[in-house]
Amino acid sequence: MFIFDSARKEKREFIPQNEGKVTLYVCGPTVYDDAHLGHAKSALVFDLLTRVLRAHGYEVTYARNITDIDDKIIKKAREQNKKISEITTFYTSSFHAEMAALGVQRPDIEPKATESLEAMYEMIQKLIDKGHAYTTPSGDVYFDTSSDSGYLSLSKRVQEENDKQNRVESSEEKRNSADFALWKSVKDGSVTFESPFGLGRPGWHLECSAMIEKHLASSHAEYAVDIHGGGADLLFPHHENEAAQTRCATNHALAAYWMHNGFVNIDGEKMSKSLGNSFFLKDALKIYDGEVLRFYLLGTHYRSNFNFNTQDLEASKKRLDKLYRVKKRLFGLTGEEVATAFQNELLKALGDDLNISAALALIDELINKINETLDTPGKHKEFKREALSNLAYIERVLGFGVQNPYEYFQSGVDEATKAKLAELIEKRSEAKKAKDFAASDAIRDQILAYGVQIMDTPQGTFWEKI
RNA sequence: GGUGCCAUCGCCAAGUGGUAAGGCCGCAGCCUGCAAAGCUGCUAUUCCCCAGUUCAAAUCUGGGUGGCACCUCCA
Repeated sequence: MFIFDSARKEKREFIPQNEGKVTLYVCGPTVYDDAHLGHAKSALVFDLLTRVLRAHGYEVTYARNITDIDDKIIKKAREQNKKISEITTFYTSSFHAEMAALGVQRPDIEPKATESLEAMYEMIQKLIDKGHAYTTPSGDVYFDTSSDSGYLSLSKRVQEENDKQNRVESSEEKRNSADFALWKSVKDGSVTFESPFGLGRPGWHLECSAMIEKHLASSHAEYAVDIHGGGADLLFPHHENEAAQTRCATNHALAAYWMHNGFVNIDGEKMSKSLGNSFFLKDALKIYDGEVLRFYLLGTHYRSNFNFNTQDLEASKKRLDKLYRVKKRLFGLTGEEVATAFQNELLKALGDDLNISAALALIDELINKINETLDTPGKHKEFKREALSNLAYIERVLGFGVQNPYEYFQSGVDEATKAKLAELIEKRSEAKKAKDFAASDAIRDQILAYGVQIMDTPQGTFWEKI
């Protein structure tokens, strides 16, 4: 496999530290609000990566954290007069439900900040002991960036230039403007934990480094994890800071490979609350099938910026529809799974830094070949067996085509309408049998009024929601 | 100001030295009572512009132009 390593800015052959095993850590959500399309993109990208790694035969341990200690959470709890835990529980479960709708598999480990405090204390203490962190008079603990010769090696920035544009007020207690909080002392009792460093709460960057040590790292390894991923915006300062903490507190570097996914824009504009154009996943899922969103969001290479718009989504859906139509043609058939050349080619395409476009082109070729073959007379027994295996492989590795094909085309239609449609189709069939085409066409128009199109096949008349 | 990314058919989008994948849309045909679906064929001598390297460049180099991201919590 090949992976583009955003630390080195080049595509590299992927070689895990332990043969056959991969550790993957991805920065997950801060659970203070509904997930938007950007969260979906990131989760989908690393879901795909995990599936592809597993298809390559790797035993993958995938961890994605839940940040449940954060100023934004506290603010929200205050505003809504709720407990912190009510907020975090609510948004954690909605996140899980929405990701499930997209076909995102749950990570193997999902550590929470609130459950990782001991690991964080341990890391802070190590950093203090090694002279990489200092305590201020007001009780905060900061990471001393000047003590880390490798600082900024990940993002390759220039500190003086960062400072020129630094829009954040720098605390006067910090030794260097880039120093970041490991521990924030809190006196108002809002959300405080009792630590060896006093009452307070941990800085945001710390949790990932601590969780990685706790759950994934082996102390003698050169790297704490094989792959560390997240959104492109996290490269700096979040990942830079994580890398610094781990490098200074332990005897290994944080990650052998870094992967960053591109952003999701809406109609050419950055999603942001101030622009009022955040597209929440829960709203998108009211309009579109989760798998359609999965297919659309994964349809563009993970490192590209993604511009979400409904026209492109509709075009993308038509491509997925074709996969489902071919599944309809093979529906009900079963057989032993066999390995095929197609599967090898698909895996090769995806193994090249998740080249989804190449993979989709192969799938389109496959669909075309299946339709072409099924259009010719014959039983095609062996061909069908291979076709079924290939479709099953696509389901497993890409998560495309996982639904019952008939239900896929009829999702969102209520039972009463379905019954009515069945009735109309029956009437139309009778009219057709009587060669009363004026009547059958009139009924078809009635059916069309439901937003449904029909198709006559040798097996009968079927309908699809348009 | 710094760091970095991008520019390929009407639209989406691969391709990073060997002579332009794939999808949507469109056009023609087959099939169909007619449709829909499916199938077949057609649809970029050309990859933002200029110059250079090379037997060979969308792909490399230099210079432009135009987008964009990060440097603040952020996927």
